[in-house]
Amino acid sequence: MTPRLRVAPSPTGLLHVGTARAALFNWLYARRHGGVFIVRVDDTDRQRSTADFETRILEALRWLGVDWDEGVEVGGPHGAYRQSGRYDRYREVAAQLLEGETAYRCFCSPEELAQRRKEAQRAGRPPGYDGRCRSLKAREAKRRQQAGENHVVRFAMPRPGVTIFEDMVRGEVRFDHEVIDDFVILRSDGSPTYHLASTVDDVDYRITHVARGEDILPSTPRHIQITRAMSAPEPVYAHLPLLHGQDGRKLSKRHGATDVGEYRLRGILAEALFNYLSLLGWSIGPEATIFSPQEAVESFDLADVSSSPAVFDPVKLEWMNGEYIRNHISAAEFSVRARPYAERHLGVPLSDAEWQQAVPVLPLVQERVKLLSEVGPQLSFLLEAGIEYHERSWRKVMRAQTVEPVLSEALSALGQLGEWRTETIEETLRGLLARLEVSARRGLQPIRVAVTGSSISPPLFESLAALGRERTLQRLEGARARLSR
RNA sequence: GGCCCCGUCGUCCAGCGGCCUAGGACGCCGGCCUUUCAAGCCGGUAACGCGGGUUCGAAUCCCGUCGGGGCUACCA
Repeated sequence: MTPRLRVAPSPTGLLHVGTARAALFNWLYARRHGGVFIVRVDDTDRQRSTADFETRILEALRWLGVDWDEGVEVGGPHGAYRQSGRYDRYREVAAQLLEGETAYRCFCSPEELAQRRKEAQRAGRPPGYDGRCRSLKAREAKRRQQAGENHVVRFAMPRPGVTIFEDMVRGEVRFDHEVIDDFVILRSDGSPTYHLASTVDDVDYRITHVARGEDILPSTPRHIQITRAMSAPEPVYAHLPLLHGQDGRKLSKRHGATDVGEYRLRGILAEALFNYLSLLGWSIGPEATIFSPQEAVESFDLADVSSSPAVFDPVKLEWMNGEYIRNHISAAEFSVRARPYAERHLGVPLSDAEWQQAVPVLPLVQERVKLLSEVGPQLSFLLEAGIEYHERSWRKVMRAQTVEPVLSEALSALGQLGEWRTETIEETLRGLLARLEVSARRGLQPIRVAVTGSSISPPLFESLAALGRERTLQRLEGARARLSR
C-alpha cells in the first residue's frame, strides 16, 4: 500500500518551526517510501484563521523545499483540502455517529459545565465532562433538539475501555478511557471541532501514517475511537518529540523567533534550515552533520526518530547557515541571494551597475557572513555615497600618533599610483608602511576606518580596489580633516 | 491534582548487552595563521540523574525514585 502522509497547519498564525519540522518528517518519509505527501488546511477555528496566514504558510513550506502531491493549491481527488469547505461532511459523520449511538446530544450550557468543573476539581474528581446527557433518552433528546434547544454533539467514549496502539516512535502506548471524557465533536453552532474534522479528513484522505507533535499524543485515543466508530482502517501514529526553547519549555513566541519567515528574513538559507530542522530528533548517521535533502530522503525513517524533546538552538542554526553560505552555494548564487538583503539594508533598490561594484568583494564577504542579512552592513561603504564613522572604531584606532603621517602618505602615494588594482594598492601601502616603520596592524587599521568608517570590513586592498581611486582619496582626505577637529 | 511522555557533555545527535578508558557536531577555553572581522588548522573542557536488581558483563534490559515536559476547552 502506498503510504499517504500529511501535514495540517492551522492558518491562525505563521509557519511555526515545529510545524515545519513535522512537515519535513512527513515529507521525508513519504519521499523515502515513494508515498504521497499532502498538505491540508485545518481552519476550523473560524475566529482566528485567515487567508493571509494560509498563503504565507504555504509559501514558507515551498521556500523550505517541501513540496506536496495533493492538497491545497495543487488539488487532488479529495476536493479543496480545506476543512472550512467540508462542514457538510463532518455533520454527516456526526449524524452517523449519532445514529449508531457512538455520539449523543448534550444540552448542558457552558455555565453549567464551568460550574460542575469547578465542583469536580474541588472534590478531587477529574475535571472533564461528567457524561450527564449521555443517559438522556433518544426521544427526549430529539424533542429538545427539535424545540431548538442549544446543544453540542459529544462522542461517547466506550466505557469501560482502553485504547492501545503502537506508536512508531514511542512503542506501545495505552490510555484508559476512565480519564478521557466525552468530548465535543460538533459545537452548538454546528461547526466541527478539531478532533472530528481531523479524524474524518485522515479517514477520507486515506492517510496511512500520522506523524505529528507529541502534544497531541493524549488526543490520539479519541481519534482512534472516532476512526473505529466510522469502521475505517486506523493509520499508524508517530508522535514526534516537541521542540523546546532554551528554558526547556515548549517552543513559543517568548523564546524569540518561532516562525520560518523570520529566519528567512534574517538571512537563513532554506537549505540550512532544512538541514538543521531534520537533525532535531533524528540523525542521518554517527558522523554526518551537513547533508542534502536527497541524502536525508535516502535514509530517513520515522522509526528512527528520537522520543525525547529537542532544544532549538539558533546559534547552531547560524553556524550551519554560515557553512552553507561558504561551502554550498556558488559565488554567482551568493550574489543573487545576497542582493535583496543588501537592498533592504540600504532601503533602496540597486541598479545592476551599482550592484556590479560589489561583485569583486562579494566572494570575500561570502566567506565571512553567517547570515545574508550581514551582507548589507559589510557592503554599505561601497554602496552608499557617503560614510558614517563608527565612533568606537574611530576612538580605538584614530588616536595614535602614527595615524596622521600614515593617512597623509597614503593620500599622496595612492594619488600617484599608476594602475588601480588590488596588487598595486597593496604593494604601495606596504612599501609606505615599511618606510614609516609602522606595522601592518597599526598602519592599515587607520586606513580601513578612514575609508570604510569601521574597524571591521572586508579585506582592505580589495575594498579599496572596488571603491575606486576617487572615492578612496576623498575619504582619506575627509578622515584626515576630521583628525584635527 | 490526574493521565501520558521523556531522561547520554551547556545544546543537538551516535550508542540498541561486551567494540565505551562513551564517539561526532555546535558552544566555550587555549594556540597557530593574520591588514580588521571572519574562515581555516591544532589542542582542550564537558555527560550515561539517582538507587536497586537481571547478567560472567549494563549507557544499553527490569523495578523504584527523582527531575523535566505535554495534556487536562464548544483551541488546534
